[in-house]
Amino acid sequence: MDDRKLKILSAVVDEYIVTGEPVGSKAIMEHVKASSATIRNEMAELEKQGYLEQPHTSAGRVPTYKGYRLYVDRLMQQHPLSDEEKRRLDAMLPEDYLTERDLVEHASLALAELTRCATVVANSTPKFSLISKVEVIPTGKRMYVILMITSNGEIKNKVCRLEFDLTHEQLEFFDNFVRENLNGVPLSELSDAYVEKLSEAMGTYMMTLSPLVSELIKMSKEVGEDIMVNGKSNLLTYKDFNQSEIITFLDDQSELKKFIDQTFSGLNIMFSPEKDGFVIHNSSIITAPFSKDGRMAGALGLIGPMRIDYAKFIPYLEYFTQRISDMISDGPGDDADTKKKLTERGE
Amino acid sequence: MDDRKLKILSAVVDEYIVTGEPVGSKAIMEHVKASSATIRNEMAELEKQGYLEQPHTSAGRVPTYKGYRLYVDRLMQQHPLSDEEKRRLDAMLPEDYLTERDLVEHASLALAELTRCATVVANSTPKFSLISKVEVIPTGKRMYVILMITSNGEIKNKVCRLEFDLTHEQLEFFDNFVRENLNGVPLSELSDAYVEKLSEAMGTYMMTLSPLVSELIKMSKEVGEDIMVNGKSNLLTYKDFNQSEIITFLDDQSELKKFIDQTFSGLNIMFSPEKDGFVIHNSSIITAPFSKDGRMAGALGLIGPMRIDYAKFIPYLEYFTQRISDMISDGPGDDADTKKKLTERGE
DNA sequence: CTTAGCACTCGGAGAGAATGAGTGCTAACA
DNA sequence: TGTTAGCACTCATTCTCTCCGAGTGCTAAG
Repeated sequence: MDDRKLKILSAVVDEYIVTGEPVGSKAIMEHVKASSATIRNEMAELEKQGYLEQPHTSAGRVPTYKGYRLYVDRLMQQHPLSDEEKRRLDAMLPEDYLTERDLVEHASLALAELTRCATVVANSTPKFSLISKVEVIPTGKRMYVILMITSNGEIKNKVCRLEFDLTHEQLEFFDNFVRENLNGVPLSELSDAYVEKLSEAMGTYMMTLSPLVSELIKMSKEVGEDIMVNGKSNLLTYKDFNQSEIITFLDDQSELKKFIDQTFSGLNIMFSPEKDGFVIHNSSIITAPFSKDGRMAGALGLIGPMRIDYAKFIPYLEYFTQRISDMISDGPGDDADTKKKLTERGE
Repeated sequence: MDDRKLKILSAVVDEYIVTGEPVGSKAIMEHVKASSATIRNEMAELEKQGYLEQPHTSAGRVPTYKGYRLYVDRLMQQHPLSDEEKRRLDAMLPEDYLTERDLVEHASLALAELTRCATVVANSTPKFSLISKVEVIPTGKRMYVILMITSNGEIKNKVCRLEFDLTHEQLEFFDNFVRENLNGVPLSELSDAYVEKLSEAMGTYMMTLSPLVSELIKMSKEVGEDIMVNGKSNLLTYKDFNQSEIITFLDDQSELKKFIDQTFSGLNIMFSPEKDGFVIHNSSIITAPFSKDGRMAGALGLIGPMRIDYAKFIPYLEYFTQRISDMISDGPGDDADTKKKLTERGE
């Protein structure tokens, strides 16, 4: 592939991102030193190769999916953030935060604000944290609340109804049981085998208390699974794609999850048709992971029209994930606590 | 106001609701026994009186806000639900539910599904319930989770950071303090005066523990304040109004709250321009209250284009609020518990 | 290989003209 | 006096036609 051809493709994408109109050969002349005729020839070839397409004969060219792919993978020039820009972005994140959930939500909101797109953020940190407290609290006739707090401050509760009321003794047993067998255990360790062991340890109480345990297991699986979506209304102004299609997509947690899961290896840019099931034409989704103490902890993502300012927005996205990683790693807050718990557990 | 004139107005609204097009005199002939000329004369008068308007000279008539108002207040014939319809609606509600929150959310979802509109639901029951448990749980360096459970099973938690770490003794004092002074107290009773009294009772612990108390008060004020919105995406298919305007409105809890608050006297139908601040043209919001044991407990609402099938949807809405009232009142679950707490408190 | 030149294509904007739904008004009728 | 048939009029919508120009592909010369 010719160097000039690449330059032309790049110029077409850049121009199209700005104007949203098919790009003609004359417009390219400003970017590439060649006559319009030469450019036309090159463009014709790019079209033959599948990087560009014409909406109709007498129109300019528009990048295809393949064109965008090449652009984002090899051509795009991300301009590194200036110090001022970094300061501006920093100012959009909270200096101080109570929970990681707050922090990532703020970042997601800030990114949505900056890009006028929708953003998603998944924080799976709680999954890797420890159970720091489990409590069962009776709230009514056979009604109980199970409360679970993890070492990083995530709190989850679930209401459940049992077949029988629990006696004071049973509750007390469960309390002790939890303290001895679950406190300090990483959520990720709650495998089926582990649960099996737990059941045995419960002895005669198993019959009555196992519903509680199974609810607890369910909860531990749900922790850190939810994905927050922000800035959905930003998408309503774009005409590039079917709005109700994309809003429906963003409302579907499970569908979102599939996409977020794919990003866990680094920056990921996906275009609508590249993956079956994701049928939102002319839209793209960009995700970047963040980590906690070197371990993958979640991902922040950006969803908008395919004609999006990649060169500008990707640095934003990456800067935010970078900052999140810095802030949640090795910080003074939760983390010290986590370490404490870890040593405590090494009995 | 002539009887025939009312019939004509009614027919115009009915027809417009179905077609969405300006209604002409011929179309009305099918509903009212009179010639098109007579109807035209009447319509001209209705227009003069402000009940109808013409988009342009040679078009039919469209109801004005005033016209809709008269229609919903006096003309509309709500067809009472048949037994089958009732069964169908019942099937959309859960037979059994764990929390009131679940129940009302289900109702809201069902209504959104039925009407293809957005729905809102506010459940203020927790406000009138009792504090059944408050707990402070340390989760990290100076980090604490305050947990509050109310007698009807609502759970709320808040993370907060204090200036100092609390000693074991301080925590224990707070625990006892809460058990003695707050358990069993109705949330609504947490007035400023009551808080004053509490502060005094804390004696020397006041300095260190008052941040916890003030957080607790804040939480108690927030309980039952949030409004759930469902079916937003249903609104995307309507062209009658500015979509991003309405979505933005629905995203604004405080704005919503203002509207819900107005409904607390019975069925309420509002059209966009009747209230300043609510600037979504061509939309209407219908709300109906539900109650628990005879006391106002919340409201369910429907938001859609002004051209909405009132005669059909209002019975749905009212049936749901009726059912909710029945289900949450005097039920076997939480309520027995509430009563128990009430007697317990009568020390 | 590059470029200037030219004929060609085709979507979009704009101007009438035709259509037809619906009106207001008038005059006749019950 | 209220109702109705009839008719001229209005005006948004739809279509057809033309024109415009941005942009192309091709060709021939540099």
